[in-house]
Amino acid sequence: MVQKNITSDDVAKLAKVSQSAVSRTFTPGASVSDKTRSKVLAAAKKLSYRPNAIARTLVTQQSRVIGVVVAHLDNPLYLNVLESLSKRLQREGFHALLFMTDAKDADHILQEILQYQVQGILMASVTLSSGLAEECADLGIPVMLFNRIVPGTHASTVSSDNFSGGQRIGRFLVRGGHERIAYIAGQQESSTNQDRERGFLSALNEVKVKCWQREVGNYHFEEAAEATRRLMSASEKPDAIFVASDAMAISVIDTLRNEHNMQIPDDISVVGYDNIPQAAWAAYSLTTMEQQFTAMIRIAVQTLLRQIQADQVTSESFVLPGDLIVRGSARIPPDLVIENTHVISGLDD
Amino acid sequence: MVQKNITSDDVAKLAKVSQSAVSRTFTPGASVSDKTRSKVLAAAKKLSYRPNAIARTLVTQQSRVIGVVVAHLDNPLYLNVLESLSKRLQREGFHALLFMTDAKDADHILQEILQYQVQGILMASVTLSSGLAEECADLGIPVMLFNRIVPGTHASTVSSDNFSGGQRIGRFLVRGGHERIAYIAGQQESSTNQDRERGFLSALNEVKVKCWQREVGNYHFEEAAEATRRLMSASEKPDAIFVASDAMAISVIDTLRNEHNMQIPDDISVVGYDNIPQAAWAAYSLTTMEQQFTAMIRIAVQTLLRQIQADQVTSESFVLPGDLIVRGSARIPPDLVIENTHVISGLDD
DNA sequence: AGTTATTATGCATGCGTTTGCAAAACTGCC
DNA sequence: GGCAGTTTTGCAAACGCATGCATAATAACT
Repeated sequence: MVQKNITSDDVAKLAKVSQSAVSRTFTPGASVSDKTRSKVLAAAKKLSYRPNAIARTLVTQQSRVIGVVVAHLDNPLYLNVLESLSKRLQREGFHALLFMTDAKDADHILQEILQYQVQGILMASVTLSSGLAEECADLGIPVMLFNRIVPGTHASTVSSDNFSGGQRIGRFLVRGGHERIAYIAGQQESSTNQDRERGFLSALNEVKVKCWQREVGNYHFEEAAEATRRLMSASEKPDAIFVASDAMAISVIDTLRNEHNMQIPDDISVVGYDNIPQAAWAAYSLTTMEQQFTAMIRIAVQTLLRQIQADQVTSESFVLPGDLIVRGSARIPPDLVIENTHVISGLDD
Repeated sequence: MVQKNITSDDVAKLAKVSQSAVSRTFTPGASVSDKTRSKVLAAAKKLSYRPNAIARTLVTQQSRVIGVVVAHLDNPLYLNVLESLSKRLQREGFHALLFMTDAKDADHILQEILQYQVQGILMASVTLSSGLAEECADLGIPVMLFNRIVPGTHASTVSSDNFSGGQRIGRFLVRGGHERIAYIAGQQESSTNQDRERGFLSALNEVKVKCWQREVGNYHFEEAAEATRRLMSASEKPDAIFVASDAMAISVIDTLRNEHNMQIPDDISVVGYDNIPQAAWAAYSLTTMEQQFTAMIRIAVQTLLRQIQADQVTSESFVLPGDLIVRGSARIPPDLVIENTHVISGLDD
């Protein structure tokens, strides 16, 4: 019933050439005459032969596979990240072996990945132990951390400038004349949250303002709603909320409107982070900090492939700026336009 | 600089046993004495040895890899699909090799996939030529089409009951007392759109009503907004719109509110399809048909693995019903509660 | 035609495993 | 201690391909 795998030997036999000739026809840049090449191609077509990438990997030591580890708690944009990543890799003849995880047990998963002889690893919103990072480096396998910064690791990183982002949002709210600015945090341990928060607080500190209140939403829709309720149960309510992600910010807006009957931005300003597509939806019109995910992916892939090509892994770090996207969910400072700020901007590809 | 790959031979030498002994230690169910096993494990640990899955695949002919092809035009839920898929596969010791594509050139991509000796293929929102489907069947590689139905193919399929879904929405709108019901289509060629539309029209036909107007949005946010504008430029405007996906429906609602100053559902009802998380957001509160994606993934994975295990590929088809999720974006018929309908329901995992 | 330079071909080895087979090492029992 | 039965072990042959090396075929020039 199931046909035997057809190998280069079968093709060779049919084309009346050696197995090496078949191999060479399918190896770009190898030395084959046009005559034998066409004989081989004809035979291959007749048998619908496909080179076995596994066997090839075994001898060339080049799997052309990149291990990708994603922790989905974070961000709907990761579908775009995966898409962009996968397409870029394909364009260069590489492929993505996908692993999803939620916990920080990335180390365990990495063991599995390494068995597949991947030539590089990209981890999105996941951290790995420095021990394993070092081991990968020893194996000559470059590791790229996407959107996470781990100090003192052997791995490379690419991330947004979350500190500046938080800072700009802080200044934006201060200039907007807000006096009681609250913060709803994402995952506390994540470097993204920590950097955004530090930047935000530093901006408030510039004018000697303290953060009015602080709650934690863990980058989670429902927890953000609860955090909002806690904020609004105080006797004196905030007049602005900086929310560490757009997804949470939308939940915050819903809660403010429906449970506390607030007008946005008249009664209270809300600012998010990420610039997910939904932030542009008219019902929310969310002011937010953009993250240049497509650029980040481009850099991540380029860096990985360059290190693979050069056969030497080094630790490189990239921090990309983003634009402040000013929409309607927060009061706009009268003196805007000073910074290079995009007012209403779409997503590029 | 870069250390040589350590092989089972290295471990064998260090443990003073044969290479086969090492192999057997890492092969569950093989015959090894406790004594040698522990010697091997100790040596393996010291060298931080990891079996080479590529070499293993070559001899066992079991890559434990599933090729996954996704066309992202469709649906933000696909991140959940990927997550659920990847986790389920991991649980069974399989892994996903990911390919993203937008066009219908899936055939080309499949050629690449097949080179990697995948043991199964899952295609989401992508169709493949029946020729290739047959070839895969000949190779003993089961193919699962997710959310696409292709008549007369060798592949298996799992999809929502899009016909019934469209039908129920049609009936819901009719009973709601609407008289001018319009339709905004998704991708015209996709089976999902065709089935939903057929079901919808059949429901209208039950009461001898014709579809008031029809536009095409191609499952695309911006195109849906334009389709809405065209609908609203008519002299007599619809009093209800069935939109073939939630993402489009949200765009429709935005456009109706902001550009045509309409109240929803007082002036016009809007119904979507999919039940994406955003449909529950209070600003939209979208009435929609749920798709049981997690159940669909469960079935898809089970079916693939079962066929792989049994080493025989057959064509199986699954059609899953969904619930009508009644929220606030459409007028609710007075005589509801008759069908087994969930009023406001969350997403399960 | 003869000689050299170039290109094409085939042979044979190795990549790191698994696994059938036969020999070796144990085990239990008289 | 000897013998049959069982378990463990090592040997060696695949798996399907790439590739260095030696040889054969062709091309380029006298």
